[in-house]
Amino acid sequence: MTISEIARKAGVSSATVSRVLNESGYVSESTRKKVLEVIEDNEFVPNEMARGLSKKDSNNIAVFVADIENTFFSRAVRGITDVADSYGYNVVLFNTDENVEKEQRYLQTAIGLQCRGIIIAPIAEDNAETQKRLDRMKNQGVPVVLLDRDIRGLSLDGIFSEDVQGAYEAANALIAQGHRRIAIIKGPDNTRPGRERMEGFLRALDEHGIPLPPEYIRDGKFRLDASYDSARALLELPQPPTAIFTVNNLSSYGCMKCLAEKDLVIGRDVSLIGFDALDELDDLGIRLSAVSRSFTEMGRRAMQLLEQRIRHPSLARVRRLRVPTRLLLRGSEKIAADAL
Amino acid sequence: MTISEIARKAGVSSATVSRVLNESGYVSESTRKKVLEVIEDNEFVPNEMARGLSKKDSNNIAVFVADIENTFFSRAVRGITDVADSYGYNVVLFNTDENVEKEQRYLQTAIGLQCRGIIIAPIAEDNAETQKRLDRMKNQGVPVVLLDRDIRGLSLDGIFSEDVQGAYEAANALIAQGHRRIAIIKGPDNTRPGRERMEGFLRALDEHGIPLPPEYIRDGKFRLDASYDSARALLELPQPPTAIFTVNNLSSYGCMKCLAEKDLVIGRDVSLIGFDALDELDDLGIRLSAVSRSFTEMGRRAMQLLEQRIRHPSLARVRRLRVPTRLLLRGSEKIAADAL
DNA sequence: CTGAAAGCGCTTACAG
DNA sequence: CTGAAAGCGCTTACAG
Repeated sequence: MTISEIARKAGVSSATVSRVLNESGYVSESTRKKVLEVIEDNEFVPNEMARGLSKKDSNNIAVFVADIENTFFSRAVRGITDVADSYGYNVVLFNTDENVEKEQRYLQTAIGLQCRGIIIAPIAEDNAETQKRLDRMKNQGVPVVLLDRDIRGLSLDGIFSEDVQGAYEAANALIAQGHRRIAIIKGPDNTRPGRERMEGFLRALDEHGIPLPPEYIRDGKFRLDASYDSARALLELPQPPTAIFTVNNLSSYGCMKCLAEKDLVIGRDVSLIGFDALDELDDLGIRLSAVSRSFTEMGRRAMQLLEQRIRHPSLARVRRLRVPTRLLLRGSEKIAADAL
Repeated sequence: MTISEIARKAGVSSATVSRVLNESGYVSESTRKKVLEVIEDNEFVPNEMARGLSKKDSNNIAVFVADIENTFFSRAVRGITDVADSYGYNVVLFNTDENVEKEQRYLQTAIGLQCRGIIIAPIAEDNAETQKRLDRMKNQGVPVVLLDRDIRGLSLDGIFSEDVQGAYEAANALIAQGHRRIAIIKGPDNTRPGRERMEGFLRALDEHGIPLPPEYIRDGKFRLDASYDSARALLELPQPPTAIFTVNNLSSYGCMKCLAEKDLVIGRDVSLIGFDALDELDDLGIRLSAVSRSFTEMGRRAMQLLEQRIRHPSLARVRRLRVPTRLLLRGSEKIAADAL
C-alpha cells in the first residue's frame, strides 16, 4: 500500500494525501475526511524510508553504549527511550562491547542510516579515529551528545556527573571514620570518569596528609573481573588497607565478590564506598555506601540535549552538563574499632 | 556526498559505483580500483534510506522488550545485538514498558520503518489488537519471532523455555526437603510463562498429595513491588508457608526484600527457590537456588530464528524452540530442622 | 564490462 | 484548495 494507491482510492492526488498525512499545506475539511477514511480503511502506514529520503532526514537517533548488560547503560537507555519517544524519535541501539573497532564501524552505520543525532559513551577519550569520526559527524550537522564518558579535543555537548567532587566526598567519608590505610580500585586513565574519580580521591587524601602507597592503587578497569583481582591483591598485602574506594558499579561488585569469598563483612571488617550505588542490593540488606547519581536521569538529559541541538543546530554554545552526585552513607563506610 | 558525485569524480556512471559498492554484476578490476579509491578519499557512506527504498528492504530489525532495565531483557538484547551484528542487521529498540498502547503504536512504527523482522516479548498473550497486528505483519511478509512470552491463536516462531518442567523441578526440590507448606508467588495468567510455571508447580504438589490452600497462591505479577506485597502477606499468615517458589527474577527480588526486612534468612528460616537465577547475587554470598536458563542464549537464538525466517520466508513449518532449564541448588531450598 | 533510464514511495515548490 | 512534476539517492533490468 502506497500513497498513490490511497490517492487513487480517495480520488485525489498523492500530493494531497501527503498533505493530509503531514498536516501541512491546505486541505479542505471534506477531502481531508475522505482521505483519512481511506487511510484508516486500508490501515496504511507511510514508508519512512521514502519520506526520509525525500525530506532528507529521519526520526532515528543512534545510541552507543559500551555494555547494555551494565545497569548504568540499561537504565540510561531507559531514560533515553522515554524522552526519545516523547519527541517521536526511534532509537537504534549499538552495543560497542568496549571494542573500538565496533565503535567505529557502528559510527559508519549510523551515518548510513542518516541518523538525526547520536548519543554516545565513547570507549576512550583519546582514540584518534573515533575523535575524527565524531568531529566529522558534528561538522556535517549530525549532533553528538556524550554520555558520562568524554572525548578529548572536541567540544561536544554532553551529560556528565560531578566525579571529582563525588570521589572527594567518598574519600572524606572514609577518612572521617579514622582510616589511614585507604586503597582505590581505579578506572581507566583514558576516560574522564576514571581520571576525575582518581583526582577527587587523591585530593581528599592529600588534604589530610594521608599517604597513598603505590600498592594501594589498583586498576579495576571498570570491570568486575579486574576489580576482583585488584581487591584480592589489596587484601593479601602484608599491610592491607582498612578501607577501599571502588570507582564504578562493576568494581564494587568485583570487590564485594572477593570480600564475600574471604568472609569479610563490609562495615565491620573492612570499609567500602563505591562510586554508583547498588540499589538493587540495598533491599536485600547489603548496604553499600556510595556516591549516587541517577542513571535514568542522565539518559533523559542526554536525549533532551540532543533534541535541543537538533532543533537549534546553529547554536554555538556547547552545553556540557553535570548531574550532581549524592553521598549515601549506608554503613559500609564504617569499621569495627579493633579492625582499624 | 552521493553515488553520482562519486561516479563523476571516478569518471564512471552511478550504476558502476553501485555495482562496486554491492559487489554485484561485472566491474573490471581497474575501474573497481579507481572507484574504491574515490570512495575512500571522500569517505563516502551510501545512504541506506535510498538503498532501502530502491531495494524495498532494510537492514533494520525491531526488538520489543517490556522493560530494558530488567536483566532478563538487557541480557537478551545483548544476545540479539551480537547475532544481529554478525548478519549485518541493526537493532531498533522499543521499550514497551508493559504498556499495550505503546506496544501497538511501536508496532505501527516498526512497519513504517520497513523493519525486516521483529523480535517481541508481547505484554499479554490474549490482546486482540496486538494479535491482529502481529498476524498482519506475518501475512505481509514481516517475520515475527516471539521471545519468552507467547501470543494465543497465532502460529509464530519463538524461543521459550521449559517452564512447566522447570517449575516442577523447583517444587519437587522443595518437597524433597520435607516441606508441606509451600507457597507460590505467581505471574500473570495471561502470559504463557506465568501459566506454565504455575502448572509445573501444581503438578509437583499434586503428585505428592500436598495441599495448596488458596492463601498460599499470591499474584506477584512478575513485578518487584507486587511480589514484595505478596511475600509480606504470606509471611504474616497465621500459618505461614515454610517454603516459597517465586516465578521470575523480580518476584525473587521482591520476596527477598521482604525476608531481609523481617530478618529471615533463606536456607535457614524459610526456603526459597526462584525461576531465573540471580547470578549477580551469588558472588556476594546470597545463594539463591533457582531454575536457571541463559538469557543471552535466548536472545541469540531468537535472532537466529529471525534470520532463518528472513532467509526462507516461504518455509511453512513454524519453529518454536524451548531452551532447557537447569535447577541450581545453592542452599536456599534448605531450612533448619526446627523451622519446618 | 558499462551506461542510460526507469523506478522505489514519498515531499514540495510551482502553477493554477 | 489541488495536482503535475521534479527530485531525494539509490538499484537494476535492458541494451549495447
